[in-house]
Amino acid sequence: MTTSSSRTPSVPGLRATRQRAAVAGLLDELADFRSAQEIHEELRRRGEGIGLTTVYRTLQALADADEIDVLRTGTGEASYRRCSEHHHHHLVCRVCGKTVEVEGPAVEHWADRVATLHGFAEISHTVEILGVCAGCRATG
Amino acid sequence: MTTSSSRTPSVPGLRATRQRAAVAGLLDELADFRSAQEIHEELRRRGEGIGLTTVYRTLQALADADEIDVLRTGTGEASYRRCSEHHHHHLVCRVCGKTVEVEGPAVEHWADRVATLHGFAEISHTVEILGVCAGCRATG
DNA sequence: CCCGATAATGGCACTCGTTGTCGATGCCGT
DNA sequence: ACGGCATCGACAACGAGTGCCATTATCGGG
Repeated sequence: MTTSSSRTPSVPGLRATRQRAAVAGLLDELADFRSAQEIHEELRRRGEGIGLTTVYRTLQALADADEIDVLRTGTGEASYRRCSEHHHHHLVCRVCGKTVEVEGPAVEHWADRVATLHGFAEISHTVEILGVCAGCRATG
Repeated sequence: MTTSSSRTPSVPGLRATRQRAAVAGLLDELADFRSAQEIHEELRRRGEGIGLTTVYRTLQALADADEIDVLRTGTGEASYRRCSEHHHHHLVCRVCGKTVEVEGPAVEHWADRVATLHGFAEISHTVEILGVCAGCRATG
């Protein structure tokens, strides 16, 4: 286990390319959310020859394959992060952007129950909590 | 009477203009989220002479004054809605787009509790449940 | 009631994130 | 090794949203 390269080869219909490995590898390293442009910039900085378009497409492919999480920042840009095994949601500070991961069986069950009640199946859901963190409240 | 054109007059430093009243009025009518462009389009359709820029600015002003809610759609566009007393979420069919409004004190409390636990204040949250409705499951 | 200061309007150009295009390139099964 | 075809990537296009600024409308004062 050691390194990494790891979690991408499983996707069928996708070819293993240097670029795809680079993006996946970087996401393995970085635990938090990064925008497509930041990822592109970082890869170039490291000497990986990769185009911005490819980064966008790779991220989309990874997101479609449920390998990464996507969320939208306040300005509408997309941010990506390696999906962790256990499903969780985010608590984000609307001032400094600090993000805390939170879990909640309660919500999961609630979502399931509500959806089933209305005859819906194949449920997935999005939950995001926005607030102002202690630090920013003290400062601001 | 009744319809009261408005909940906007109270804001100081802002002039009462026909355009501002039109946007506020339309938001009063529509209970659900609409994009700035949709709002602009609808107003033009009704013969209100109003510019897109003005719609954007008016919506921003209303949001700043906490008169309306803002959220980002999956594509990153902003959607606006009149702040309603009773807060609810959406259950959306990912096949036909059918939407059901759902309420859930459970989630509200959970979000509040989790946020407070992490020292966050001025909480707001977004919850969206996606699934396939009974009709689409039968058909597809 | 009219006038002037000034906030608001709105057309247009522009930014910027993201997506489409399409010829070149590299992966992979045979 | 070969060839088909997915992928790559430079560039152009697209679309939401914003800045600019001359014009217009609102509102307070005379």
